[in-house]
Amino acid sequence: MNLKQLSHMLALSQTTVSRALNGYPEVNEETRRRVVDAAKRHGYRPNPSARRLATGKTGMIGYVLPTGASVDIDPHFVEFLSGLGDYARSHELDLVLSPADADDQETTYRRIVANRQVDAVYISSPRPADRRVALVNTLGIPFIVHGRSDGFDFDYPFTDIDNEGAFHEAARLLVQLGHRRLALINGDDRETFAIHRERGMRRALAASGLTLGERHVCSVTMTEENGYRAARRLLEQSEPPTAIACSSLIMSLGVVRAVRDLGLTIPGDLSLIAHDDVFPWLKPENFSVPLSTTRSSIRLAGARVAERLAARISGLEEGARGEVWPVDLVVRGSVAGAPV
Amino acid sequence: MNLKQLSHMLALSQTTVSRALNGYPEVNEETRRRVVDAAKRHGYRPNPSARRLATGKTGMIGYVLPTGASVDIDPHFVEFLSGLGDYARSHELDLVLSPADADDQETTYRRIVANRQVDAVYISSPRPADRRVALVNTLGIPFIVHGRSDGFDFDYPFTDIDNEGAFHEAARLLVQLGHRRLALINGDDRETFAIHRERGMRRALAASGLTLGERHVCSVTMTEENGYRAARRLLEQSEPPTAIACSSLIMSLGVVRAVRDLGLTIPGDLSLIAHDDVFPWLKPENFSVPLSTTRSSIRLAGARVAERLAARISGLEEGARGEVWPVDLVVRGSVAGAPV
DNA sequence: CAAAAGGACCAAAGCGCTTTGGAAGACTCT
DNA sequence: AGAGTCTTCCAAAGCGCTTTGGTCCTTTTG
Repeated sequence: MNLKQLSHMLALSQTTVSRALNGYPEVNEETRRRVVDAAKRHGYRPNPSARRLATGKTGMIGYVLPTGASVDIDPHFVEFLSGLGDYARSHELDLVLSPADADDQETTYRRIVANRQVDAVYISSPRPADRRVALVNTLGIPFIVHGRSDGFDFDYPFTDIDNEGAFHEAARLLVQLGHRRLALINGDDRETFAIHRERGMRRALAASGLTLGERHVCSVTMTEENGYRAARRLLEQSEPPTAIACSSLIMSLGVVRAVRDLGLTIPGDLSLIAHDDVFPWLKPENFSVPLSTTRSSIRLAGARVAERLAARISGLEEGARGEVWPVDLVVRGSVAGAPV
Repeated sequence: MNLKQLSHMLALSQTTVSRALNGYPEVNEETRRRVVDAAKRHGYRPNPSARRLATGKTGMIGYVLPTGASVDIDPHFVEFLSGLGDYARSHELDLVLSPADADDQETTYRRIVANRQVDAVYISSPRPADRRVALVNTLGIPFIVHGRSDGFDFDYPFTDIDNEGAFHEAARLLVQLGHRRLALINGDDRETFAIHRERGMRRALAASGLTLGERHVCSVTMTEENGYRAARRLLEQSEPPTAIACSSLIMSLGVVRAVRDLGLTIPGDLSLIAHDDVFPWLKPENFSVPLSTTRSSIRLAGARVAERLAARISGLEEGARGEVWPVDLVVRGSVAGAPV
């Protein structure tokens, strides 16, 4: 059942039927009713390929997926996707993942824009002055950045959490509890979120005249193993930290293991706070010692990004507004006063 | 730069240019060279929307993504996606995720097929007599099932691992080590993989005249917390198991925690074997007691599924061949002889 | 009451490709 | 030399929609 057939059986032109269905004003309300009714009854759905050729609209949002044998997709991605998908579903949007060589994503961005394959894209895990952001900005396709990319001379729309504030608060609490030697096990410090977290922590320490020594900062990809290694490195120093802030729940699994291996205890010897993106399959309250966290649901962020993308596609949202969500600091058993 | 312009500047018809580019035989090799050359020089890329309207081919593979507030996407998904994406990239295929109400995926499948939105689809986490498999089979779109769906009177193409064999071997080893009370912490037993694993284990036990008591089987969604709960339930029984097979690394985190909470040790009091889908961010060899596993890279499976989908799209693969991959049994410190 | 304005509809021209059904010329064969 | 056969190319017809630029008729306005 296509437009031609439908209009034929209604004894109307394709023009009128098309307009009736798409809500144009120049069609009699009575006629529109007839058309809409008939369309529903016969299960008519406009062919997206045809519509897309005619209008350029695809009803899809895009994401360039870095791939490669040595490239690992962050497990946070599924949670983000859950939120994004949940919203997208309610708006009949599909998501197209365009795999790209991790070292040459530009080609892929250019392709999907030139080919009009999607109506909008989002960018995740941005770095300062991220080239992807600059690129999509000049290419002129609607986009939202999940996270932030500092250091541009233009504004762009983003949705981010207050990473700096979160780690500022976490560090402030630890200092108030008497800790003087804090350490940070961070994610890849080429990414903005990691930079912001470190900055927040330093700011809190500075406020009390403390500093974050170079030997007290680690920057690694967020695996359990790296958490373990980082923790061992930190704790086996001559002046080990008495408190650690950690950028991910997965890494903190490794931290806990290291602490145990060294015969230390949490929170007796070490206080620990980690950032929690809220996974359904790993919860900080279920750690052997319930883990204190800075918490922000990445799933909600996914839904929000989808919502904003949809709004930008339909022209409801414009401009370069960035939004920063606050982060909860949830205190559980893994923090205590500094050991004497 | 579109076909019209290109053919104009070559003083050829659109027909000839199109055919030259698409490798049709009825064009002079010299002419083809000229055309291909000019196309490359001017960066001509056929408009996919137009091509798609004309041919029905989309260059995309589809996946219906179950979503909803209470639906969690399995973290295995990213790893599968890594493999799929890596292969898809090399063949210029994109992946479109169509979010669907988890309770009504049929509508979405029908839509993407009716609209010709993708050239092929894959199905994951199938259950016995899975309706999705029956549906796509009748809809006639090329597909591959990742996993298996038993109980149909027709054949279909799938790529699966030997779950039954894996857990058979694992249980057999445990029995040989003297264990007599084994337990299984399984995934959702409505899914085929879980059924196969249980079957494998039962078969191994039966071979030695043993059985898997009802109180020694758990079937839960694979979270750390559920692993913990299941383990506690098992180990606090009057006749606790001396060995546990566990369907996921994430659950086994919970098992290890439970064992510790109960003051028991691995492998002294309990031997543990888990299935490992090979995550980059959580490795069995790094468990406090290195974990024995049945191992199969889900990333490789993703790549294989993509490869087969591509082959089916291009007509290179036909028929309903199912393939079953063997699973490695990797023995590490978490297994030992049964306690006396 | 003629002229202007508005309402409701339509024919046809895109969108940019692929594919059908020739056609023209060169070659082979009897 | 005329009939067939390749080879190589082309004009034009789709694919199924949206949108432009009318037309025709009814209503309002000066």
